Amino acid sequence: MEVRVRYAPSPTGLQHIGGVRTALFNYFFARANGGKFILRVEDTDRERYSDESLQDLFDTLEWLGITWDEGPVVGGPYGPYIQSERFDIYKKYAEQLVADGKAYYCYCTPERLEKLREQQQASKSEQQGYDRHCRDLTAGQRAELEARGIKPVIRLKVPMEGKTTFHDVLMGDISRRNRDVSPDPVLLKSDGFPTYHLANVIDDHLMHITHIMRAQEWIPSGPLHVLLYEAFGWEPPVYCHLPMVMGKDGQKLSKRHGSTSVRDFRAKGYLPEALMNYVSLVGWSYDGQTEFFSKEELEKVFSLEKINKAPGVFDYKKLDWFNGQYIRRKGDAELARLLVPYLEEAGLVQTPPTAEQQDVINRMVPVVKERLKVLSDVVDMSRFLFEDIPAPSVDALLPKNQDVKTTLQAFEQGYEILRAGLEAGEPDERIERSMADLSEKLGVKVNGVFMPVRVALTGSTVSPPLFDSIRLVGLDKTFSRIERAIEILKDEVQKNG
RNA sequence: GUCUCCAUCGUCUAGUGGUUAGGACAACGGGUUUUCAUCCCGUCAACAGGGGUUCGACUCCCCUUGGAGAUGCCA
Repeated sequence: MEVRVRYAPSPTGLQHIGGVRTALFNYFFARANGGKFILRVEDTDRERYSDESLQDLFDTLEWLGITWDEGPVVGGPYGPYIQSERFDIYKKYAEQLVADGKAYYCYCTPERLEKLREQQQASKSEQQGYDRHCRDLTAGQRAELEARGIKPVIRLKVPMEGKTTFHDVLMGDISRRNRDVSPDPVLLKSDGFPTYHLANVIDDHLMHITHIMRAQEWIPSGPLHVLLYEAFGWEPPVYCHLPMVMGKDGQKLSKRHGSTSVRDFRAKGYLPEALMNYVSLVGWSYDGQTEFFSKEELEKVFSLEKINKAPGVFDYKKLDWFNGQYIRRKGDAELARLLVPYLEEAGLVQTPPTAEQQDVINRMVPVVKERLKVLSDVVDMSRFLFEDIPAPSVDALLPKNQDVKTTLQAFEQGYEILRAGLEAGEPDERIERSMADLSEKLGVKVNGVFMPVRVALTGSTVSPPLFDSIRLVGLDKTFSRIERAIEILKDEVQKNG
């Protein structure tokens, strides 16, 4: 039998790490088994729905390079794949359940339910949830409530006795006494919209889904869904509940842990291949040894057996490491292309860059490449190449444990050597060597000569290699920045006699 | 409260009765380097606790503890 799996997000927010991990696992499983990957939009919550979320779903999957065999846009034999376009189907099936005596109309108001919930929570009674108030209404009672214009919901008649068991590929058999299953959950809301449980079960059946891979937070709903399949007389699919993705504190990953939406990661300059690689490794492993997987490899190698049962903490640091690794594997030309938007957005270059700016970008790529964790790091790293830097302070120019006078002396003499060397076109190593010799002669650390130059040129003690930076900035600007800094030190010396 | 699930270094994990419990990230130390980073080398670091089963348990069973999730006319 052909494997058919689906990712069924609800467009009520930006796609986040947990959701994408579920999408990825489904997608890889389908590909690894020569099956179909289906995308279904579960937009049954009118309150929280947003167009932006739907667009974000498409953008995210496209960015990751995840394509679907059936679903919105591409269509397929069991469409439509957007639940809001299938409402008549859910209504029909829900009413059929009522006709079969498997479900019933409930006229309880939200206010009553609210009060009920409060009471139960306050009293900490064992039975939480709906009290099945309308389960056995007589025809007469129903007619009266109907006459009052109350729009009913349809609730499932969950058996009071017995237990329901379902099999999970990872977890094994999971069973629950029926009296512990959510008491008579709503299937069809009073506005005629289906709830998740109803729409999900009906669509999975109608779309011939063979395996349900979803997060473990759905385990408690498992028996309920099986009960629904039974009520319809359908065969449930194979279940595989994926371990959840947690934050550092062990709670479900959420915004307070940091970025969670793929859009955020993308904006900061994480590469899709890095994010995909890392995310695939939380809750799944290949051999505990191999860590780098391309999308194509994952499509071949992914298997259910290697999925972990325990929840996993999302490690931002390891993601950073992966991203750095992938950045370093990029060709210079491609990396340059990826970096440009960040420079444009920061206003360091024009949009698009001028020929001159593009030339600087191309030449700086090899230099910044091994220093980037995320693409947006390039902005602060290369600012001094595109903008004039503020005049450095005296303190900034002083190397550690080196006074102003000594520094000025080293700086001036170092500059002379540097300038002469550069203008004569001497190789960098030779100039470097001469400056190092100077430090020895003056009895200061090598740093004592180089650091003032670096700070004068880049405005920071941390920068790309000095000579690369000089070439990138250009000799004229380099000299004027250094001379300005020398003046600052001179003034300081004069002030203090 | 009730129900369900889970449990190997700080983190992600390998391990399916006999291993010096392996790898990666992080941390720390060292080397390369004029800074930072990269790269290389090394160090620290785990089977939650208690009972069984067994010649032998990280591996199987039970209990405890801890954690998580669910308990909605949200998904």
